[in-house]
Amino acid sequence: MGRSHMNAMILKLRHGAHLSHSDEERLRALASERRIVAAHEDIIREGERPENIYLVLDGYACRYTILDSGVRSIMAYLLPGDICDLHVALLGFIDHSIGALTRCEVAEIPPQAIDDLGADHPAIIRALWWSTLVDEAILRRWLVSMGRRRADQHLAHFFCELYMRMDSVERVRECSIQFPLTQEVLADTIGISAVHVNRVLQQLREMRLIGLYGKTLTIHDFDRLAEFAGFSSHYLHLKDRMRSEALPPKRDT
Amino acid sequence: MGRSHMNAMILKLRHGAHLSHSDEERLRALASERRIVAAHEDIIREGERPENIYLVLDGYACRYTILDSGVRSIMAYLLPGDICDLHVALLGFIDHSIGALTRCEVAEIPPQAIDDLGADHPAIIRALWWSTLVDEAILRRWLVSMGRRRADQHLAHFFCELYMRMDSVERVRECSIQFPLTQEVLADTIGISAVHVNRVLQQLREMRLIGLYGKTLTIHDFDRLAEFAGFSSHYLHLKDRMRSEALPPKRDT
DNA sequence: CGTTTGATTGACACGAGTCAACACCAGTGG
DNA sequence: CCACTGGTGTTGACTCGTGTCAATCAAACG
Repeated sequence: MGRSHMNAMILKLRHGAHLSHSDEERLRALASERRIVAAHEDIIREGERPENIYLVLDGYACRYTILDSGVRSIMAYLLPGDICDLHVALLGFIDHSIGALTRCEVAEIPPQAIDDLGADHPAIIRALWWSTLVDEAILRRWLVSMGRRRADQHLAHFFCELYMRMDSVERVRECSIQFPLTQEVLADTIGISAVHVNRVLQQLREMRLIGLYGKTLTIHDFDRLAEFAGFSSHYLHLKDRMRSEALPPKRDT
Repeated sequence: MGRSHMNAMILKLRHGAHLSHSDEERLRALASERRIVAAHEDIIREGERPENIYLVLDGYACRYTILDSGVRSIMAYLLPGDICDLHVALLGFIDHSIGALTRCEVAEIPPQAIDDLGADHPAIIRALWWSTLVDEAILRRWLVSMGRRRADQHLAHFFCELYMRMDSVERVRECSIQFPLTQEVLADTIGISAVHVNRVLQQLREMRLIGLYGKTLTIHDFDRLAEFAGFSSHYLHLKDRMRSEALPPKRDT
């Protein structure tokens, strides 16, 4: 992972605003202070007041909490290109933890560096706000899925979203994405038990809606999966339609 | 309702920043263009690109969607003092509807008026961002409740949050708030069936955790309810502890 | 190689949905 | 003034999705 990828943040923010060459240069510079976070390690812990803003360049991270009962609840995925808490400064402390689900490469950005962007790079600022709003929209969809979809549809919906988000930062190859997460992690993200995740995954595989073997998730017919899940991508506010590579192969009927 | 209340937005934003007299004057001016929305009417419909920013001054409104299956999912409550979509402009269209659950008094604010605040009233800008971040935190808590709490705890948690938010804009009187909503509305906010809402409400009443008769919700012992729900108010990022009037009467033990 | 972590399976329990009937209003109109 | 109405709240019986527990299997790893 993370070898010759283009800076994912730039790929992502292109969906939110038109970025000039100078904008992109500046973004590249922002992500210069890099660090590796081991899997299962926290990036920010609940109650802290983080000094810096974190940007995920590679790997999977998530927002989560542990309830009194001891169960974990995952509230969001941070994928390559995603930024954590652009403006925690306003709230003083953070009300949940951010942890690395896999080994992650992250960049630390001093808040001042963001403020300094304001004058010369308004497009970047707009793109950053755009991404915040999209995060909120995703949160709302998750809430809907959690409340009103059966486990199988919910999981399918999650896979659709993940696939599209990964596609938007060019992490889809041959209808597949790297997905080195355990079923227990999936359980905590869709709010069901790990055992039931297992059952539902088998069902989705049997229906040929997904392939999930080893550490790679494959979606051969995205439209069918989306249909099953009741997924519509409009809430992601992505600029382009799906990249052709991510689409199922054409049949010459 | 809505007779001699202080402008709820000002009460709310005081939690997010210190507002000068001049700031408050300016806020009062913002809410001058008022309108009544009838119960069950939409304020903004999914897919639209709203011209103005809406501010709820009185009544209950909500964000919601209708799924393909026909069920409604309520994703947020807009209480007096709450603002809808400060920055939809960035996204182009809105991916859910906003509707009045009861008769509402709303103010329409042209986006330009917000931009103009930037120069002279930085505290207002900060307070507005604060409120956006709190909205997001609330969304995350809802997600956790939806995924990991039983219906009874979930409902109790919702009541705790509602009570505190209403208290923060001085809408609590004698441990009670106005709550003229049907059990079906509750069902769509908690993500369960209306029949089950009924059963759970009876249980909560029997445990003397809440009183809900007619159109008023009473919480005599907030701490007990919070304990039952696993509620902690930190995520609301409110400035003060609960107002004394909202607390249960002191016993001289 | 044993040890460990994660995936899979089956039996059973329980929370919550569904459907249908009924009770209880607040309006409404005759 | 009363009968009708439609919306809401309440109840019971039954079904179904998911949770829980425990055993087993498979793969990863030092």
